[in-house]
Amino acid sequence: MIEPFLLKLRARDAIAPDEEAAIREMIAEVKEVPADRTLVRAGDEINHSILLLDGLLCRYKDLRDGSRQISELHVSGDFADLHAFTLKRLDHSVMALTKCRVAFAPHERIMAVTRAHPHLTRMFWLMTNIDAAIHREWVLSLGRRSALSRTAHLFCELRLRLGLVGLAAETGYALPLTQADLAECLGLTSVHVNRVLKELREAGLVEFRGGRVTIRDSVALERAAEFDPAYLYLEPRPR
Amino acid sequence: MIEPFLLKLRARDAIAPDEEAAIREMIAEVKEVPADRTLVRAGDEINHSILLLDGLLCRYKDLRDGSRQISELHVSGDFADLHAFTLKRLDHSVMALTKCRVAFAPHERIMAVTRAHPHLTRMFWLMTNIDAAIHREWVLSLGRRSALSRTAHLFCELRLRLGLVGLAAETGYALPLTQADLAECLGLTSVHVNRVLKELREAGLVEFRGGRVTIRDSVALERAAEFDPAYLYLEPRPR
DNA sequence: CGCTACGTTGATAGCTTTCAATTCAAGTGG
DNA sequence: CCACTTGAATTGAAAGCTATCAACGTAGCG
Repeated sequence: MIEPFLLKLRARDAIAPDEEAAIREMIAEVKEVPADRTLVRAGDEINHSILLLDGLLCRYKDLRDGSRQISELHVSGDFADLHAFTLKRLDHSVMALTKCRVAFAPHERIMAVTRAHPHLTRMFWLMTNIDAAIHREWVLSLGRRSALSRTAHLFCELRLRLGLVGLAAETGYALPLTQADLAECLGLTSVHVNRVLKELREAGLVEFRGGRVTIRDSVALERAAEFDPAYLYLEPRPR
Repeated sequence: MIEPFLLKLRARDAIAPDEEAAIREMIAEVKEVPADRTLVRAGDEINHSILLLDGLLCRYKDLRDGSRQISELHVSGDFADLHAFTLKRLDHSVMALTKCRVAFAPHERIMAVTRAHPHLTRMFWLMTNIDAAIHREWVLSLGRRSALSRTAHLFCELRLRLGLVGLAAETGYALPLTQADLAECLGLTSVHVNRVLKELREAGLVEFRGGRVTIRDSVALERAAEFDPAYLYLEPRPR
Protein backbone atom coordinates (compact mmCIF):
# COMPACT_ATOMS: atom_id res chain seq x y z
CA MET A 1 0.00 0.00 0.00
CA ILE A 2 2.74 2.44 0.94
CA GLU A 3 5.04 0.73 -1.56
CA PRO A 4 5.19 3.70 -3.91
CA PHE A 5 6.39 5.87 -1.05
CA LEU A 6 9.07 3.34 -0.20
CA LEU A 7 10.15 3.26 -3.83
CA LYS A 8 10.51 7.03 -3.76
CA LEU A 9 12.57 6.94 -0.58
CA ARG A 10 14.75 4.07 -1.70
CA ALA A 11 15.57 5.90 -4.90
CA ARG A 12 17.42 8.33 -2.61
CA ASP A 13 18.79 6.14 0.19
CA ALA A 14 18.44 2.73 1.77
CA ILE A 15 15.54 2.28 4.16
CA ALA A 16 16.00 -0.27 6.92
CA PRO A 17 13.27 -2.76 7.87
CA ASP A 18 12.59 -1.05 11.19
CA GLU A 19 12.27 2.27 9.39
CA GLU A 20 9.84 0.70 6.97
CA ALA A 21 7.83 -0.61 9.89
CA ALA A 22 7.82 2.82 11.48
CA ILE A 23 6.43 4.28 8.29
CA ARG A 24 3.64 1.74 8.21
CA GLU A 25 2.73 2.62 11.75
CA MET A 26 2.38 6.27 10.82
CA ILE A 27 -0.72 5.62 8.75
CA ALA A 28 -3.93 6.09 10.68
CA GLU A 29 -6.52 5.83 7.98
CA VAL A 30 -6.95 5.30 4.26
CA LYS A 31 -9.69 7.00 2.30
CA GLU A 32 -11.02 7.34 -1.21
CA VAL A 33 -11.71 10.84 -2.41
CA PRO A 34 -13.56 11.76 -5.60
CA ALA A 35 -12.08 13.95 -8.31
CA ASP A 36 -12.21 17.70 -7.78
CA ARG A 37 -12.50 17.35 -4.03
CA THR A 38 -10.47 19.88 -2.07
CA LEU A 39 -8.65 18.08 0.73
CA VAL A 40 -6.99 21.08 2.34
CA ARG A 41 -7.94 24.69 1.99
CA ALA A 42 -5.21 27.34 2.18
CA GLY A 43 -4.93 28.62 5.72
CA ASP A 44 -6.51 25.61 7.42
CA GLU A 45 -4.88 24.31 10.56
CA ILE A 46 -3.56 20.84 9.91
CA ASN A 47 -2.69 18.02 12.27
CA HIS A 48 -2.12 15.26 9.78
CA SER A 49 -0.37 14.91 6.46
CA ILE A 50 -1.59 13.21 3.33
CA LEU A 51 0.27 10.40 1.61
CA LEU A 52 -1.08 9.85 -1.86
CA LEU A 53 -1.45 6.16 -2.65
CA ASP A 54 -3.21 6.39 -5.97
CA GLY A 55 -4.45 9.09 -8.31
CA LEU A 56 -3.35 12.65 -8.97
CA LEU A 57 -3.36 15.52 -6.49
CA CYS A 58 -2.28 19.09 -6.89
CA ARG A 59 -1.32 21.99 -4.69
CA TYR A 60 -2.61 25.33 -5.93
CA LYS A 61 -3.10 28.96 -5.08
CA ASP A 62 -5.54 31.36 -6.60
CA LEU A 63 -5.98 35.08 -7.10
CA ARG A 64 -8.99 37.32 -6.60
CA ASP A 65 -9.84 37.29 -10.29
CA GLY A 66 -10.34 33.54 -10.11
CA SER A 67 -7.17 32.56 -11.91
CA ARG A 68 -5.43 29.59 -10.40
CA GLN A 69 -1.83 28.44 -10.39
CA ILE A 70 -0.87 24.88 -9.58
CA SER A 71 2.46 24.80 -7.80
CA GLU A 72 3.01 21.06 -7.86
CA LEU A 73 1.45 17.89 -9.16
CA HIS A 74 1.49 14.85 -6.91
CA VAL A 75 1.59 11.23 -7.96
CA SER A 76 1.41 7.91 -6.13
CA GLY A 77 3.92 7.78 -3.33
CA ASP A 78 4.06 11.53 -2.80
CA PHE A 79 3.60 12.90 0.69
CA ALA A 80 1.56 15.80 -0.58
CA ASP A 81 1.75 18.02 2.48
CA LEU A 82 4.44 16.59 4.66
CA HIS A 83 5.74 20.12 5.04
CA ALA A 84 2.63 20.89 7.08
CA PHE A 85 4.28 18.91 9.87
CA THR A 86 6.41 21.95 10.63
CA LEU A 87 4.24 24.65 9.09
CA LYS A 88 1.04 23.67 10.96
CA ARG A 89 -1.11 25.31 8.32
CA LEU A 90 -0.71 25.61 4.59
CA ASP A 91 -0.27 28.55 2.30
CA HIS A 92 -1.91 26.66 -0.55
CA SER A 93 -4.83 24.34 -1.13
CA VAL A 94 -4.64 20.66 -1.99
CA MET A 95 -7.11 19.17 -4.43
CA ALA A 96 -7.73 15.80 -6.03
CA LEU A 97 -7.48 16.05 -9.80
CA THR A 98 -8.70 12.49 -10.24
CA LYS A 99 -10.28 9.99 -7.91
CA CYS A 100 -7.61 9.32 -5.29
CA ARG A 101 -6.75 6.94 -2.55
CA VAL A 102 -5.00 8.76 0.26
CA ALA A 103 -3.52 7.77 3.61
CA PHE A 104 -3.52 10.06 6.62
CA ALA A 105 -0.50 10.37 8.89
CA PRO A 106 -1.32 12.26 12.11
CA HIS A 107 1.41 14.69 13.05
CA GLU A 108 1.75 13.17 16.49
CA ARG A 109 2.78 9.91 14.83
CA ILE A 110 5.22 11.69 12.56
CA MET A 111 6.57 13.37 15.68
CA ALA A 112 7.05 9.94 17.22
CA VAL A 113 9.02 8.85 14.18
CA THR A 114 11.27 11.87 14.40
CA ARG A 115 12.06 10.99 18.02
CA ALA A 116 12.98 7.40 17.31
CA HIS A 117 14.39 7.56 13.80
CA PRO A 118 16.82 10.38 13.04
CA HIS A 119 17.75 8.99 9.65
CA LEU A 120 14.12 8.64 8.62
CA THR A 121 13.57 12.19 9.82
CA ARG A 122 16.29 13.36 7.48
CA MET A 123 14.68 11.39 4.68
CA PHE A 124 11.36 13.11 5.31
CA TRP A 125 13.16 16.42 5.38
CA LEU A 126 14.82 15.44 2.13
CA MET A 127 11.45 14.73 0.53
CA THR A 128 10.23 18.23 1.32
CA ASN A 129 13.51 19.61 0.00
CA ILE A 130 12.98 17.76 -3.26
CA ASP A 131 9.53 19.31 -3.50
CA ALA A 132 11.22 22.68 -3.12
CA ALA A 133 13.67 21.72 -5.88
CA ILE A 134 10.70 20.95 -8.11
CA HIS A 135 9.27 24.35 -7.27
CA ARG A 136 12.52 25.98 -8.31
CA GLU A 137 12.48 24.17 -11.61
CA TRP A 138 8.94 25.44 -12.16
CA VAL A 139 10.08 28.95 -11.32
CA LEU A 140 12.68 28.58 -14.06
CA SER A 141 10.07 27.21 -16.46
CA LEU A 142 7.55 29.94 -15.74
CA GLY A 143 10.13 32.70 -15.75
CA ARG A 144 12.33 31.77 -18.68
CA ARG A 145 11.14 28.82 -20.73
CA SER A 146 8.84 29.33 -23.70
CA ALA A 147 5.36 27.83 -23.53
CA LEU A 148 6.50 24.96 -25.71
CA SER A 149 9.64 24.19 -23.78
CA ARG A 150 7.80 24.52 -20.48
CA THR A 151 5.15 22.05 -21.55
CA ALA A 152 7.74 19.61 -22.81
CA HIS A 153 9.56 19.96 -19.51
CA LEU A 154 6.49 19.05 -17.50
CA PHE A 155 6.04 15.89 -19.54
CA CYS A 156 9.69 14.97 -18.92
CA GLU A 157 9.38 15.58 -15.20
CA LEU A 158 6.27 13.47 -14.89
CA ARG A 159 7.78 10.65 -16.87
CA LEU A 160 10.60 10.34 -14.37
CA ARG A 161 8.47 10.83 -11.29
CA LEU A 162 5.86 8.36 -12.45
CA GLY A 163 8.49 5.94 -13.70
CA LEU A 164 9.99 5.86 -10.25
CA VAL A 165 6.84 4.26 -8.89
CA GLY A 166 6.26 2.04 -11.87
CA LEU A 167 3.60 4.17 -13.51
CA ALA A 168 5.45 5.21 -16.65
CA ALA A 169 7.16 3.37 -19.47
CA GLU A 170 9.82 4.79 -21.76
CA THR A 171 7.14 5.34 -24.36
CA GLY A 172 4.53 7.07 -22.27
CA TYR A 173 2.21 7.12 -19.32
CA ALA A 174 -1.32 7.76 -18.20
CA LEU A 175 -2.00 11.36 -17.24
CA PRO A 176 -5.72 11.88 -16.77
CA LEU A 177 -5.70 15.67 -16.80
CA THR A 178 -7.56 18.15 -18.94
CA GLN A 179 -5.82 20.80 -20.98
CA ALA A 180 -7.23 23.33 -18.53
CA ASP A 181 -5.42 21.48 -15.70
CA LEU A 182 -2.19 21.62 -17.66
CA ALA A 183 -2.76 25.32 -18.25
CA GLU A 184 -2.95 25.88 -14.50
CA CYS A 185 0.39 24.15 -14.09
CA LEU A 186 2.04 25.99 -16.93
CA GLY A 187 0.86 29.54 -16.35
CA LEU A 188 -0.94 29.54 -19.69
CA THR A 189 -4.53 29.55 -20.91
CA SER A 190 -6.13 26.31 -21.95
CA VAL A 191 -6.45 27.68 -25.46
CA HIS A 192 -2.76 28.20 -25.72
CA VAL A 193 -1.99 24.84 -24.15
CA ASN A 194 -4.06 23.35 -26.93
CA ARG A 195 -1.95 25.07 -29.57
CA VAL A 196 1.27 24.08 -27.87
CA LEU A 197 0.17 20.46 -27.66
CA LYS A 198 -0.62 20.55 -31.34
CA GLU A 199 2.81 21.91 -32.07
CA LEU A 200 4.50 19.24 -29.95
CA ARG A 201 2.44 16.59 -31.68
CA GLU A 202 3.16 17.85 -35.18
CA ALA A 203 6.85 18.17 -34.38
CA GLY A 204 6.80 14.48 -33.46
CA LEU A 205 7.93 15.01 -29.86
CA VAL A 206 4.96 14.00 -27.68
CA GLU A 207 1.28 13.43 -27.91
CA PHE A 208 -1.21 14.17 -25.21
CA ARG A 209 -4.61 12.68 -25.95
CA GLY A 210 -7.27 10.92 -23.97
CA GLY A 211 -5.49 11.38 -20.68
CA ARG A 212 -2.33 9.75 -21.94
CA VAL A 213 1.13 11.05 -22.76
CA THR A 214 2.84 9.24 -25.63
CA ILE A 215 6.47 10.06 -26.10
CA ARG A 216 7.43 9.98 -29.75
CA ASP A 217 10.98 11.24 -29.58
CA SER A 218 12.46 11.22 -26.14
CA VAL A 219 15.77 12.78 -27.10
CA ALA A 220 14.22 15.63 -29.03
CA LEU A 221 11.69 16.18 -26.28
CA GLU A 222 14.32 16.54 -23.60
CA ARG A 223 16.33 18.81 -25.82
CA ALA A 224 13.32 21.04 -26.44
CA ALA A 225 12.63 21.11 -22.71
CA GLU A 226 16.27 21.56 -21.82
CA PHE A 227 15.55 18.85 -19.30
CA ASP A 228 18.16 17.88 -16.73
CA PRO A 229 16.88 15.40 -14.13
CA ALA A 230 19.48 16.45 -11.57
CA TYR A 231 16.88 18.47 -9.69
CA LEU A 232 14.97 15.30 -8.83
CA TYR A 233 17.93 13.87 -6.89
CA LEU A 234 17.54 10.33 -8.12
CA GLU A 235 20.73 8.89 -6.65
CA PRO A 236 20.68 6.56 -3.67
CA ARG A 237 23.35 7.66 -1.21
CA PRO A 238 23.74 8.09 2.52
CA ARG A 239 21.67 11.05 3.65
CA MET B 1 26.69 37.90 14.60
CA ILE B 2 24.08 35.22 14.09
CA GLU B 3 21.48 37.52 15.64
CA PRO B 4 19.54 37.97 12.41
CA PHE B 5 19.17 34.21 12.14
CA LEU B 6 17.92 34.03 15.72
CA LEU B 7 15.42 36.78 14.96
CA LYS B 8 14.13 34.79 12.03
CA LEU B 9 13.78 31.64 14.12
CA ARG B 10 12.18 33.40 17.05
CA ALA B 11 9.60 34.94 14.75
CA ARG B 12 8.33 31.37 14.38
CA ASP B 13 8.95 29.75 17.75
CA ALA B 14 10.86 30.21 21.00
CA ILE B 15 14.52 29.23 20.95
CA ALA B 16 16.00 28.07 24.24
CA PRO B 17 19.42 29.25 25.44
CA ASP B 18 20.98 25.83 24.92
CA GLU B 19 19.62 25.78 21.40
CA GLU B 20 21.07 29.20 20.79
CA ALA B 21 24.41 27.97 22.03
CA ALA B 22 24.19 24.95 19.74
CA ILE B 23 23.61 27.23 16.79
CA ARG B 24 26.66 29.30 17.67
CA GLU B 25 28.75 26.17 17.78
CA MET B 26 27.67 25.24 14.29
CA ILE B 27 29.61 28.09 12.74
CA ALA B 28 33.08 27.10 11.65
CA GLU B 29 34.20 30.17 9.76
CA VAL B 30 33.09 33.62 8.69
CA LYS B 31 34.13 35.13 5.39
CA GLU B 32 33.66 38.22 3.31
CA VAL B 33 32.82 37.70 -0.32
CA PRO B 34 32.76 40.38 -3.02
CA ALA B 35 29.71 41.14 -5.14
CA ASP B 36 29.06 38.87 -8.11
CA ARG B 37 31.04 36.03 -6.61
CA THR B 38 29.50 32.62 -7.15
CA LEU B 39 29.62 30.70 -3.88
CA VAL B 40 28.11 27.47 -5.05
CA ARG B 41 27.79 26.21 -8.57
CA ALA B 42 24.82 24.03 -9.52
CA GLY B 43 25.79 20.38 -9.22
CA ASP B 44 28.68 20.88 -6.80
CA GLU B 45 28.99 18.49 -3.91
CA ILE B 46 28.49 20.38 -0.67
CA ASN B 47 29.51 19.58 2.87
CA HIS B 48 28.68 22.86 4.50
CA SER B 49 25.83 25.32 4.37
CA ILE B 50 25.96 29.07 4.15
CA LEU B 51 24.38 31.38 6.67
CA LEU B 52 24.16 34.89 5.32
CA LEU B 53 25.14 37.47 7.93
CA ASP B 54 25.14 40.55 5.80
CA GLY B 55 24.48 41.50 2.19
CA LEU B 56 22.29 40.01 -0.51
CA LEU B 57 22.62 36.55 -2.00
CA CYS B 58 20.56 34.82 -4.63
CA ARG B 59 19.92 31.32 -5.85
CA TYR B 60 19.59 31.03 -9.61
CA LYS B 61 19.41 28.66 -12.53
CA ASP B 62 20.22 29.40 -16.11
CA LEU B 63 19.39 28.10 -19.55
CA ARG B 64 21.61 27.39 -22.54
CA ASP B 65 20.72 30.67 -24.19
CA GLY B 66 22.25 32.51 -21.25
CA SER B 67 19.00 33.65 -19.70
CA ARG B 68 18.93 33.39 -15.94
CA GLN B 69 16.16 33.00 -13.42
CA ILE B 70 16.63 33.82 -9.77
CA SER B 71 14.56 31.49 -7.61
CA GLU B 72 15.07 33.24 -4.30
CA LEU B 73 16.68 36.30 -2.82
CA HIS B 74 18.44 35.92 0.51
CA VAL B 75 18.86 38.56 3.18
CA SER B 76 20.69 38.71 6.51
CA GLY B 77 19.78 35.79 8.68
CA ASP B 78 18.89 33.46 5.83
CA PHE B 79 20.45 30.03 5.73
CA ALA B 80 20.88 30.18 1.99
CA ASP B 81 21.44 26.51 1.33
CA LEU B 82 20.47 24.69 4.47
CA HIS B 83 18.58 22.27 2.24
CA ALA B 84 21.94 21.04 0.97
CA PHE B 85 22.26 19.28 4.31
CA THR B 86 19.96 16.57 2.99
CA LEU B 87 20.44 17.11 -0.73
CA LYS B 88 24.26 16.90 -0.65
CA ARG B 89 24.52 18.85 -3.88
CA LEU B 90 22.48 21.68 -5.27
CA ASP B 91 20.31 22.01 -8.33
CA HIS B 92 20.99 25.73 -8.49
CA SER B 93 23.86 28.14 -8.04
CA VAL B 94 24.30 30.62 -5.22
CA MET B 95 25.76 34.03 -5.93
CA ALA B 96 26.50 37.18 -3.98
CA LEU B 97 24.57 40.12 -5.41
CA THR B 98 26.38 42.57 -3.14
CA LYS B 99 29.41 42.30 -0.93
CA CYS B 100 28.45 39.74 1.69
CA ARG B 101 29.54 38.40 5.03
CA VAL B 102 28.76 34.71 5.26
CA ALA B 103 29.21 32.04 7.91
CA PHE B 104 29.90 28.41 7.09
CA ALA B 105 28.21 25.57 8.95
CA PRO B 106 29.80 22.20 8.18
CA HIS B 107 27.22 19.49 7.68
CA GLU B 108 28.83 17.32 10.31
CA ARG B 109 28.08 20.01 12.86
CA ILE B 110 24.51 20.37 11.65
CA MET B 111 24.28 16.61 11.96
CA ALA B 112 25.44 16.88 15.55
CA VAL B 113 22.73 19.42 16.23
CA THR B 114 20.08 17.13 14.80
CA ARG B 115 21.21 14.38 17.14
CA ALA B 116 21.08 16.51 20.28
CA HIS B 117 18.29 18.97 19.50
CA PRO B 118 15.13 17.54 17.95
CA HIS B 119 13.22 20.80 18.30
CA LEU B 120 15.98 22.77 16.66
CA THR B 121 16.04 20.18 13.91
CA ARG B 122 12.36 20.82 13.28
CA MET B 123 13.07 24.54 13.23
CA PHE B 124 15.74 24.03 10.58
CA TRP B 125 13.35 21.85 8.65
CA LEU B 126 10.76 24.61 9.04
CA MET B 127 13.15 27.18 7.59
CA THR B 128 13.61 25.11 4.43
CA ASN B 129 9.85 24.64 4.25
CA ILE B 130 9.38 28.40 4.41
CA ASP B 131 11.83 28.76 1.55
CA ALA B 132 9.64 26.34 -0.37
CA ALA B 133 6.59 28.44 0.50
CA ILE B 134 8.38 31.46 -0.95
CA HIS B 135 9.10 29.45 -4.09
CA ARG B 136 5.40 28.66 -4.38
CA GLU B 137 4.48 32.30 -4.07
CA TRP B 138 6.94 33.07 -6.85
CA VAL B 139 5.38 30.33 -8.97
CA LEU B 140 2.06 32.08 -8.49
CA SER B 141 3.63 35.44 -9.34
CA LEU B 142 5.37 34.18 -12.45
CA GLY B 143 2.42 32.13 -13.60
CA ARG B 144 -0.50 34.42 -12.92
CA ARG B 145 0.42 37.90 -11.73
CA SER B 146 0.96 40.73 -14.18
CA ALA B 147 4.42 42.24 -14.41
CA LEU B 148 3.26 45.18 -12.29
CA SER B 149 1.60 43.11 -9.61
CA ARG B 150 4.54 40.72 -9.52
CA THR B 151 7.01 43.52 -9.02
CA ALA B 152 4.88 45.08 -6.31
CA HIS B 153 4.67 41.69 -4.64
CA LEU B 154 8.41 41.28 -4.52
CA PHE B 155 8.76 44.67 -2.82
CA CYS B 156 6.14 43.64 -0.26
CA GLU B 157 7.86 40.34 0.41
CA LEU B 158 11.23 41.95 0.92
CA ARG B 159 9.81 44.59 3.23
CA LEU B 160 8.56 41.90 5.58
CA ARG B 161 11.59 39.69 5.33
CA LEU B 162 14.00 42.55 5.84
CA GLY B 163 11.84 44.07 8.55
CA LEU B 164 12.08 40.85 10.48
CA VAL B 165 15.80 41.36 10.92
CA GLY B 166 15.59 45.09 11.44
CA LEU B 167 16.60 46.11 7.96
CA ALA B 168 13.37 47.69 6.79
CA ALA B 169 11.16 50.45 8.06
CA GLU B 170 7.50 50.94 7.24
CA THR B 171 8.52 53.52 4.70
CA GLY B 172 11.19 51.66 2.87
CA TYR B 173 14.48 49.81 2.86
CA ALA B 174 17.83 49.50 1.17
CA LEU B 175 17.87 47.12 -1.77
CA PRO B 176 21.14 47.49 -3.65
CA LEU B 177 20.10 45.64 -6.79
CA THR B 178 20.13 46.68 -10.42
CA GLN B 179 17.03 46.61 -12.57
CA ALA B 180 18.63 43.70 -14.40
CA ASP B 181 18.79 41.78 -11.10
CA LEU B 182 15.13 42.47 -10.51
CA ALA B 183 14.37 41.29 -14.01
CA GLU B 184 16.02 37.96 -13.24
CA CYS B 185 13.79 37.57 -10.20
CA LEU B 186 10.64 38.57 -12.01
CA GLY B 187 10.97 36.67 -15.26
CA LEU B 188 11.06 39.93 -17.22
CA THR B 189 13.60 41.88 -19.23
CA SER B 190 15.40 44.77 -17.63
CA VAL B 191 13.77 47.10 -20.12
CA HIS B 192 10.34 46.04 -19.04
CA VAL B 193 11.26 46.22 -15.38
CA ASN B 194 12.24 49.80 -16.02
CA ARG B 195 8.81 50.58 -17.44
CA VAL B 196 7.04 48.80 -14.62
CA LEU B 197 9.06 50.71 -12.03
CA LYS B 198 8.11 53.91 -13.75
CA GLU B 199 4.46 52.92 -13.63
CA LEU B 200 4.65 52.03 -9.93
CA ARG B 201 6.38 55.32 -9.23
CA GLU B 202 3.89 57.41 -11.20
CA ALA B 203 0.98 55.60 -9.58
CA GLY B 204 2.40 56.67 -6.23
CA LEU B 205 2.86 53.12 -4.91
CA VAL B 206 6.63 52.60 -4.60
CA GLU B 207 9.84 54.07 -5.81
CA PHE B 208 12.96 52.13 -6.56
CA ARG B 209 15.95 54.37 -7.07
CA GLY B 210 19.57 54.32 -6.08
CA GLY B 211 19.36 50.91 -4.49
CA ARG B 212 16.54 51.92 -2.23
CA VAL B 213 12.85 51.02 -2.09
CA THR B 214 10.61 53.82 -0.85
CA ILE B 215 7.07 52.83 -0.11
CA ARG B 216 4.67 55.65 -0.90
CA ASP B 217 1.36 53.94 -0.34
CA SER B 218 1.61 50.70 1.52
CA VAL B 219 -2.08 49.83 1.34
CA ALA B 220 -2.35 50.46 -2.39
CA LEU B 221 0.90 48.59 -2.97
CA GLU B 222 -0.30 45.49 -1.17
CA ARG B 223 -3.60 45.68 -2.97
CA ALA B 224 -1.87 45.89 -6.34
CA ALA B 225 0.33 42.96 -5.37
CA GLU B 226 -2.54 41.01 -3.85
CA PHE B 227 -0.10 40.46 -1.04
CA ASP B 228 -0.98 38.11 1.81
CA PRO B 229 1.92 37.53 4.22
CA ALA B 230 0.51 34.19 5.39
CA TYR B 231 3.04 32.33 3.24
CA LEU B 232 5.88 33.69 5.34
CA TYR B 233 4.56 32.01 8.50
CA LEU B 234 5.31 34.87 10.81
CA GLU B 235 3.57 33.54 13.92
CA PRO B 236 5.54 32.22 16.87
CA ARG B 237 3.99 28.94 17.99
CA PRO B 238 5.19 25.55 19.14
CA ARG B 239 6.68 23.70 16.19
C1' DC C 1 37.80 63.61 -20.09
C1' DG C 2 36.47 59.42 -21.52
C1' DC C 3 35.21 54.94 -19.83
C1' DT C 4 31.70 51.98 -18.14
C1' DA C 5 27.70 50.33 -15.87
C1' DC C 6 23.20 51.40 -15.28
C1' DG C 7 18.89 53.57 -16.32
C1' DT C 8 15.51 55.49 -19.75
C1' DT C 9 12.83 55.89 -23.89
C1' DG C 10 10.84 54.86 -28.53
C1' DA C 11 9.47 51.81 -32.21
C1' DT C 12 8.50 47.35 -33.69
C1' DA C 13 7.91 42.42 -33.45
C1' DG C 14 6.15 38.40 -31.30
C1' DC C 15 4.11 35.45 -28.09
C1' DT C 16 0.04 34.66 -25.46
C1' DT C 17 -4.50 35.99 -24.18
C1' DT C 18 -9.16 36.97 -25.03
C1' DC C 19 -13.44 36.24 -27.17
C1' DA C 20 -16.27 33.50 -29.91
C1' DA C 21 -17.46 29.52 -32.56
C1' DT C 22 -17.14 25.06 -33.89
C1' DT C 23 -15.96 20.18 -33.48
C1' DC C 24 -15.46 15.99 -30.95
C1' DA C 25 -16.34 12.26 -27.63
C1' DA C 26 -18.94 10.06 -24.50
C1' DG C 27 -22.93 9.27 -21.80
C1' DT C 28 -28.25 9.63 -21.35
C1' DG C 29 -32.75 8.87 -22.46
C1' DG C 30 -36.33 8.12 -25.78
C1' DC D 1 -30.21 3.06 -32.49
C1' DC D 2 -30.37 7.80 -32.57
C1' DA D 3 -31.35 12.62 -30.96
C1' DC D 4 -29.76 15.30 -26.94
C1' DT D 5 -26.62 16.92 -23.56
C1' DT D 6 -22.33 18.14 -21.71
C1' DG D 7 -17.47 18.70 -20.93
C1' DA D 8 -13.41 18.94 -23.41
C1' DA D 9 -10.70 19.94 -27.46
C1' DT D 10 -9.91 22.80 -31.51
C1' DT D 11 -9.70 26.75 -34.45
C1' DG D 12 -9.84 31.69 -36.00
C1' DA D 13 -9.41 36.60 -35.44
C1' DA D 14 -8.18 40.44 -32.84
C1' DA D 15 -6.20 42.65 -28.81
C1' DG D 16 -2.67 43.14 -25.36
C1' DC D 17 1.36 42.50 -22.84
C1' DT D 18 6.20 41.84 -22.98
C1' DA D 19 10.38 41.21 -25.62
C1' DT D 20 13.63 42.89 -28.80
C1' DC D 21 16.43 46.23 -30.95
C1' DA D 22 18.47 50.53 -30.84
C1' DA D 23 19.59 54.91 -29.19
C1' DC D 24 20.37 58.14 -25.72
C1' DG D 25 20.94 59.93 -20.91
C1' DT D 26 23.20 59.76 -16.33
C1' DA D 27 26.50 59.10 -12.74
C1' DG D 28 30.59 57.42 -10.73
C1' DC D 29 35.45 56.92 -11.46
C1' DG D 30 40.39 56.38 -12.92
